[in-house]
Amino acid sequence: MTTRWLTPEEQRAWRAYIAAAHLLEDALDRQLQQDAGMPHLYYSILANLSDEPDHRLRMTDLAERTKITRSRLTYAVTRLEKDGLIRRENCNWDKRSSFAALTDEGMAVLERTAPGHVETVRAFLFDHLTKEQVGQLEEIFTEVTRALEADETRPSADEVPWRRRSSSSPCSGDASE
Amino acid sequence: MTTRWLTPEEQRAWRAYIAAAHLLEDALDRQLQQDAGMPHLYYSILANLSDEPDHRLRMTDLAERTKITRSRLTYAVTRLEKDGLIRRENCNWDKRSSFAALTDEGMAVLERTAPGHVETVRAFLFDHLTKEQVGQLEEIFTEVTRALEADETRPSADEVPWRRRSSSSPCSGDASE
DNA sequence: GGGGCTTGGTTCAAGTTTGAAACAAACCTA
DNA sequence: TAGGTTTGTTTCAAACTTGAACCAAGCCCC
Repeated sequence: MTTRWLTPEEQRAWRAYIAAAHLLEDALDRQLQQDAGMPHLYYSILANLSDEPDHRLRMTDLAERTKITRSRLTYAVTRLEKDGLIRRENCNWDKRSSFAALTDEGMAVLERTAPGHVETVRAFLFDHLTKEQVGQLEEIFTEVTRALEADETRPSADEVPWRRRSSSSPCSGDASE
Repeated sequence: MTTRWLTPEEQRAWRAYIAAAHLLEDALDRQLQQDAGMPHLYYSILANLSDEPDHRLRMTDLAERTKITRSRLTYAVTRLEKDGLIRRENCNWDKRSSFAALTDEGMAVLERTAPGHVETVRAFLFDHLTKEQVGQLEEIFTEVTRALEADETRPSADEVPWRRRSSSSPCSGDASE
């Protein structure tokens, strides 16, 4: 089967995406490192916790939310715990599990730094997009996410079904991830 | 000045983008690590070199193309050199500069692995997009790239103007970055 | 109710990235 | 043309990521 190379249009799109993705992630990391003393991923972890009604999540679920490996998360949580922004808690009904819970200090950091983060996201992304483009962005990447999650070769920690959320909480959605 | 939080639409778009970006980069890394023994970034470096008429580029220019820091590139090139896929060459007219040049072996690796890479990009991205969406993708991220490159806080290695390319070469564009 | 599979989480070593500092060569400019 | 600045690249230590291996605790099922 001969390769279906990218068309010129696809190539342009791909290169533009790759370039922007690198630059954007760098810009976010730089800004958050400055203002919050942590890279974007770590901020996202806090933001995801703040989204929960009780500000806590099992490690596996948190990994699922943030789309990172359990191993990576372990390391990150350890660091954030050292910084006093997160606390680990045991799970009653499953002795294997442990929770990561946002501390008050963690919440405070989030509240203090969320505005700057959102401002950056705006400055580099949304301020340059029309309403339609925002819609396109969502459609495109929601679909891509679906495709990627369906990928069987992906090392996944099968989502836990026994609890569905609805939630929303201070900073949280506001914190923008 | 009060924070302009993201609208619900923007939030959805942002989350979709973040999720897809993580998953996509992971998928590409995994596939290339498998088939080429290197992460996506390293493949991109080779691909960018193969795009040049003479298969070589000054370090700074290569860093500019790939949107990474000089420091990161130094490390990557050192590794690829160890693997025999790249060779460092001196610059005649500027003793400070050094070139990274694709070796025959590097070119061979690229040619061998490009089809699988393109296939992956297709499977997870383009196969799910309409022609219009491909266009939107390019527009959106071209604009975002422009915004990010205009950012003055960015630690940039000012692009060198004294040579403009036109080029295209085997694998190259085909290699898809 | 005891083996065997699965799941949740961590650990370890090797690899990669970061940002600041160091160096050297080129480029002013007085 | 000497001295100061800029530019091209590397180096270093600390931080982070990776993937495989590991350990426990639950689950299954005969």
